[in-house]
Amino acid sequence: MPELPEVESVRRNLMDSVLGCRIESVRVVRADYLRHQALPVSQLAGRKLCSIDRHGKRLFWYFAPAACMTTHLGMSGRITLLPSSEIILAHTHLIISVEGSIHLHFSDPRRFGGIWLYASGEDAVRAHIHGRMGVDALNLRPEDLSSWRRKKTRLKPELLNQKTIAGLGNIYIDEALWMARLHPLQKVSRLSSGSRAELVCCIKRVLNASLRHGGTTLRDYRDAKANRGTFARRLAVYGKAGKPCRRCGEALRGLLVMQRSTVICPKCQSRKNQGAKAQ
DNA sequence: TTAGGCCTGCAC
DNA sequence: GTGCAGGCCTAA
Repeated sequence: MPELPEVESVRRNLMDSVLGCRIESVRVVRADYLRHQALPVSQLAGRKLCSIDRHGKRLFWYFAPAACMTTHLGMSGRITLLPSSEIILAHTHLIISVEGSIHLHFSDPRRFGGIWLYASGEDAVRAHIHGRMGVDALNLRPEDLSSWRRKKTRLKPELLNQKTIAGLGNIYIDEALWMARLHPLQKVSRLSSGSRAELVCCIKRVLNASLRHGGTTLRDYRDAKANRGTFARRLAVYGKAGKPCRRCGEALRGLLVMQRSTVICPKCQSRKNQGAKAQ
């Protein structure tokens, strides 16, 4: 399930491999994976890939002459660099061939992801960022959370909301909350400014640590060069209900928050502990 | 604010 | 065979 570090790892692979390349052809295998085509995807042929930006979990591919493609990997999406367009992996929906015999295979078994096409970068940003996505989690500052003083929401639902912070998902939220010793059902309004600053720090620490290890591969995730991320073995709580907390030894506990599996240390993250200084 | 739907592979 | 995993959008 690609979250910010996984999407950023893919972006870096792509920047290494295809930046500045001209698109030679586009092959659509499953048309319904193209969620929006203000510009027909076939018209990418002949354009040059100028840059790839990321905001949250979404990539923005900018072309010249002007065109913009945005991609979201959903839960099981992959972008794989392959030397051929002939070998089609299972659940491949689109193949973009670029000069130098490089072929980008977009696959996604569960099809929660998608591809969107726009005539300009401004159109893509208007459709996907303005009013829809908050600050990118790697650029988060404590002042971005100052409105929490007046909000009635709880911590984990608020962190899952991409309008608040873009890029976080179930894994890194559980990890950051554990690191900050905060309970996922804590009301956000009850956090002190010190706790908010600490949380911001923990979120960025977790994301940057994962990025250094190429992200987290639980089962599906691979980067564009088909490498697994190795951060899974460093996770403190996600998927570890019943195991001892590595900080205090207490058994980690699983709970359900907004229909999402959630793991906490009942001792470190007791709600009475709110605002306690993190490790 | 919360539940349901989308979709598939895999564990049980 | 059943149920679960989950990002994100829509609808109640």
